[in-house]
Amino acid sequence: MNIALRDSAAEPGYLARLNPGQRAAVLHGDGAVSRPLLIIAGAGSGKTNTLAHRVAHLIVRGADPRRILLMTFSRRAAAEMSRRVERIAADVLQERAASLMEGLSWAGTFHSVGARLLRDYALDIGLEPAFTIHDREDSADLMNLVRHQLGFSETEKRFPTKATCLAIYSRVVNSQDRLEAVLGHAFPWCVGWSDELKALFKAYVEAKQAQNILDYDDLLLYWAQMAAEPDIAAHLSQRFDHILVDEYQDTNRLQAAILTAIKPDGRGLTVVGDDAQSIYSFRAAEVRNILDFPGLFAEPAQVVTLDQNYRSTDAILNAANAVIGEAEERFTKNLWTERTSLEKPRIVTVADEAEQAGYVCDEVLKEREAGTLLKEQAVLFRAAHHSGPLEVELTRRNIPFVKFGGLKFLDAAHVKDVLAILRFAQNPRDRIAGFRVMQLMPGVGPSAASNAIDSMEQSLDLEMGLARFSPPARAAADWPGFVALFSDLRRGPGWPAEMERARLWYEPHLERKHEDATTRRADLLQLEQIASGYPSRERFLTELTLDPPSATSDEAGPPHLDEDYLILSTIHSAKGQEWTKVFVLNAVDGCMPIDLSAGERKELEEERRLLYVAMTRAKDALHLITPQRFYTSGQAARGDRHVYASRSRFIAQHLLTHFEATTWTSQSFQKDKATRPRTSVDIKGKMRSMWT
DNA sequence: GGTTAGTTTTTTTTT
DNA sequence: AAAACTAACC
Repeated sequence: MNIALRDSAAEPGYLARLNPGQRAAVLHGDGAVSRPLLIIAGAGSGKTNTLAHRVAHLIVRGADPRRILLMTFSRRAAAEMSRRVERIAADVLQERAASLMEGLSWAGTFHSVGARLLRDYALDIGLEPAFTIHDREDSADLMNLVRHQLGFSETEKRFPTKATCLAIYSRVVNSQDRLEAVLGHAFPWCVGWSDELKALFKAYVEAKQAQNILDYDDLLLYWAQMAAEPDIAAHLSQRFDHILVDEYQDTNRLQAAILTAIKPDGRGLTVVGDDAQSIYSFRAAEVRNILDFPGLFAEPAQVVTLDQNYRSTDAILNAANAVIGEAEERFTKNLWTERTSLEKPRIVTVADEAEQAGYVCDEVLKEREAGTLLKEQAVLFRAAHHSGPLEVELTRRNIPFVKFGGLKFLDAAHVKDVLAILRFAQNPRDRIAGFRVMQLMPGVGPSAASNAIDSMEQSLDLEMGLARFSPPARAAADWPGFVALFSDLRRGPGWPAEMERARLWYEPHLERKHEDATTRRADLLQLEQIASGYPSRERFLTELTLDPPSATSDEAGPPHLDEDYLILSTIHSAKGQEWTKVFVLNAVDGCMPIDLSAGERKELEEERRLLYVAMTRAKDALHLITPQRFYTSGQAARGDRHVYASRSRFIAQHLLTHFEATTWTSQSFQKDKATRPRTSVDIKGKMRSMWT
């Protein structure tokens, strides 16, 4: 395939649209495999655009798209990247662009690329290619099972919960650190359990292997181990001429190890990132990865810095720079922009969260009237549940919204149930799936389910083993139907008919278990819709755990996507996005920083960067909202236990010059205030005087 | 013995 | 609001 345009005298037109830094990044190596490149790209500096141009330019200069590996942080980012590369390539290559872009098939997250490569090399590394992938909750369930088996649930002092155990395990794997070190620095309250944890993790790993299961971390771990074998590393290395990695500040040591194993000399490697936006250290992300990158290779990396911001007005940027300027350690320069504006970001003080919701609704509608689509506005928050009161108010006022982050579609119990049925059929050795499915039937609890699985494993024929098992009396009526379901799915009526088969079996259980069966059934139909988009059960299950639908909404999904809706998002999920107007909820201490992180200095710094990321999403307008009163959770709906909050410590007094401080009260709140009695009565005095 | 129903405690962010 | 634990029930 020779499509090189080296001979054309004129420089390609698309280069003219780039600034000098961006051009340097795109032209580095000019299409050839050359020394490593590090692009330090500040928020809004045209990072995606630059990376997309670089990929397109590589292809224009003759690189084979099938031999380019493009790893981004999320599937959304990967899709966006492919879209832009395509557009730029179309500019230059015209009708050849379409067929070329077909070839750019190695684009995705580290985890999804890892899964694909592992299936490919499975037989070379003693792995069965049909492994299933556990998401976090499945992994936690398995961890729990092992935890019970080892008797750790009956210790005198309380043993860490399944979620904590998994978090510790994951952190050890991803940071490539010793268990003791991880405990000491991230989980100090578990230090005393290190021996038990070691035993637990050993058993957990054995359980995974026995069941042919990989968890998220294994996708990286097995990949790294595989790449440590010289033969496979060499094969991988020559398979990809160019490897480009986005959001490099959020990669961990394990991911860095994979990259250096595949490309020991760094040639053909491009990484992009911004240390000021590092917000994933809880996932063992290692800022040092990006800072140390230049000196990692014999031939040092070329470093290109992009610091012109094309997104925000100078007023917003000044405020954001001021916030990040307070950071203890900083490596990137301040951003600058040519966009001027007199409108400073606002800090809005409101009475409580209900008032905050009222303010956002009012402002969003006002802005909509002024011509800004709802889609061009976003509400960001630290934790998924912070948007609760707002969601209620939006629904009440009929303002459509889509929420990113937090509880996902796939986390809903009924969706997990149906997926477990399919997973069990896919991989009968997956005990967690079988365990869950069997317990759907009344009368079957943990032990009956576990016995049934044992019976199945001891039998040569899986279906026979299942059929022969005699369940508890209460479940006897349901059992034959379950066996029939299993053998039907094993035989495979085809995809997506299997999905429907599973749903029909599940429906009576859905009705029995959930009050709101109607809305949940709608979710299952939507799942079936999604399922029909995949060629096979295996692909569906794999890709769904790796790239789950990222949004939940009050409207039913895809059919409405062309309509206008407001964006609600956790700050983490907002990474890489931008909107005309941005609201940040709960810009108060306790939420930002979240009170759990207020202790450790390192964590506190990450919370600061989080606020910085939130602020730099805004193009024209930015409102930080500070409710003064919070009703504490864990009480009756109408309870009035509350705490008073103050402005986030990251916006100290001397930074206020960059903001415009306002207060807001709703009409009804004002009215309530106005009609309150002016006189104050000395009730206490009266009480005392009763006895004198 | 095993299952379920009721009670108490705990709570970030994501692949 | 969900998960862990406890007590009652078959």
